[in-house]
Amino acid sequence: MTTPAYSTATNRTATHRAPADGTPAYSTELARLAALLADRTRAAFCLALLDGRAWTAGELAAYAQVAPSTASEHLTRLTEGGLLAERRQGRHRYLQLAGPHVAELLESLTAHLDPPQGAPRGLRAVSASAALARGRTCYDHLAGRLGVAITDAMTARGLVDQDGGFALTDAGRDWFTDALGVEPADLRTGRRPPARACLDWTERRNHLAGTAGARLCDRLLDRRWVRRIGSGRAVRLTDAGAAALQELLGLDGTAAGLR
Amino acid sequence: MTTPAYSTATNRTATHRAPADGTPAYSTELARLAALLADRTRAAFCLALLDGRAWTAGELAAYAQVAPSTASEHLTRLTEGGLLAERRQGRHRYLQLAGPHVAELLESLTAHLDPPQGAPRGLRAVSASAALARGRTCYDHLAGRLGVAITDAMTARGLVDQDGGFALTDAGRDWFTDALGVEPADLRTGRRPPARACLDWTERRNHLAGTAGARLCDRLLDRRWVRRIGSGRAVRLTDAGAAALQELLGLDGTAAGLR
DNA sequence: GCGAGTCTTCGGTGCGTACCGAAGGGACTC
DNA sequence: GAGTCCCTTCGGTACGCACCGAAGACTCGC
Repeated sequence: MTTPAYSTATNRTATHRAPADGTPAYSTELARLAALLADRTRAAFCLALLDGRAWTAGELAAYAQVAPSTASEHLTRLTEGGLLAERRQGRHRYLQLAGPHVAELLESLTAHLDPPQGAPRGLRAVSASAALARGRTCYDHLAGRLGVAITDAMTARGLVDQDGGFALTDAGRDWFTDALGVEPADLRTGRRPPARACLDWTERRNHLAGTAGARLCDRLLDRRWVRRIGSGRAVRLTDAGAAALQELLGLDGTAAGLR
Repeated sequence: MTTPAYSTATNRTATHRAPADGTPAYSTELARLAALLADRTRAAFCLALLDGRAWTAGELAAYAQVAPSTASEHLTRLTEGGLLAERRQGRHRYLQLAGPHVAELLESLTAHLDPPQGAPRGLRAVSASAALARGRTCYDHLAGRLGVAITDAMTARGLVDQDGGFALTDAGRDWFTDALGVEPADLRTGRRPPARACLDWTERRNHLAGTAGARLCDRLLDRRWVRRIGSGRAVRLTDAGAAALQELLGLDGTAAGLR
């Protein structure tokens, strides 16, 4: 009698299905994590929240064009799944990514997607898209042509090493202190690496992420060298910022198509 | 009249649902990608294939304990989704991960999973699990205590920089040439980085991945310093390997719990 | 207080899909 | 050529879940 393993009653229960070598217990967990993102609406929420800010439930519902009740259920699921963090304030429910690790997770997933297939339609869409391609925030660091150009300039000056992997050099650490006033201790927060490569959606090249990327973005916004455009994630380089980047990194913002 | 956007006929079609700023067109793609892994059986297939070898459809079906017909459908879906590559040979269908980028994707997902909750039961399971924790392959490089110990030793000797991110140093490149006979040109293949951090499942610490990690694994297997245990992904350090690592990296295999 | 605004809970509908067995198509062996 | 093996295709079932509207809980402003 050759009863296949999958047809016996015991083997069909959840606990007995996976092989016993320990490793594959993960498959259920992996599937559960992936399932959180395996819905267009939930995926849209997460991508929207990749701008690093907190959105209300209603804003997200409108963004993804679903009923508030539907959004509410999805948001509960994402929060319980550990991807989002919520803050109840008055009658609003503010949501944001649960942390840098979630941003990294989303980045590594989106990095493996095909480039955008359908070009945006309509004037508003085109100009919004162009602004995002020029410069934007990606969770807590800079992306788009701006982010990539800064990273390239830092690499050319030996502040970032992209030859052997992706790391901030000793000179890079000094530069953060001297040029931006960021103490070395501020670059080592917990287990998050100082420098990490983040593949840019639009440029398809690496830009600087990690604590150094976050501190860089902070400082540039603080000093008004970069400003947010409206309320979105798009940013633009200011006149003062162009002059500063020219001096600190030898970066010609106009030539690099950042203005 | 305040008809909500989501209730109009046009807005419910796929093409009009996403906002028009260009970015959120990705949400559909992200959801599609995530859906490939959002099933326990498909997730188990992918995790099994993380050993880097090619499995037959039947082997995978038995591993995940589903009917061959069910496995066949899942494998077709994973292949069409770009995660797996197949090779038909005679009456067999061999499957493996479509490339290092898929291995990276799986790593970054599994890195965000909770540590294993249920300890493995039974003698066979425990010893298999212990062997995997001691040393194993992770796609094309070494993992487990062995992988982490080698990476730590390389870091202590200044061959790998984990301070500013994760990169192979100049000294590290020389070491690959002198100690292993790997030419620098062999460390730069296409767009894959020479060194990349891969978070170890069992150790929860980084080990060396990327082309350097792959070459290292190749050489150690070639020179019989490391051998596969049976047909699985577990590996063990040989006597010759322990001596070699002692000499080349000052690594005491016995003290590090590798033997 | 009362109404407006935000979010949640609940019931109900419909679609997608994971699963199996049975049957069929190639490929290998003897 | 017959039998065996591996895989695929197809039909059918059952379950999960994404979605909505309506009703309720809670906060805020007047």
